[in-house]
Amino acid sequence: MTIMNKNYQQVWQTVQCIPTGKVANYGQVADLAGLPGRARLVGKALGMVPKEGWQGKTVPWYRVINSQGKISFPLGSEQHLKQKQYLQDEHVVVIGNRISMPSFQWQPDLTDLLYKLDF
DNA sequence: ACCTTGACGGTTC
DNA sequence: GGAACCGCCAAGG
Repeated sequence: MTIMNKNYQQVWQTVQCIPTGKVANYGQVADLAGLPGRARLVGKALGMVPKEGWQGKTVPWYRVINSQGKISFPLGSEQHLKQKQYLQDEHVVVIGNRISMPSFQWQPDLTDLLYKLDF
């Protein structure tokens, strides 16, 4: 990996904090990563996650969905199916293309975050 | 340097 | 619900 944007690293690190069985939306990740209003950037960053992971840890990109509680990849696409399966493997209930946000959205503990994120 | 393209989101009809 | 619009900004052409 050559020169990687700091914003991306912050996004990856934030995504690594999403616990198993929970999901977050793009805007939420952007806010937590200190990039308010830049949800699209989160999408970009996730598309560039190093396959090996980041700083020795994997980046659970599949735990990020859109604000409507849906997987953002086109229905029926390879990536959509893969993301859905990963989520279901973690017992996140996906009905059709919908995930119940009240039930599965990550509610981060702020003090815990402060401890984990170094920015 | 300009234009287009996104794994987006909120506002408004 | 859903669709149209606009704001957002890094990459790649």
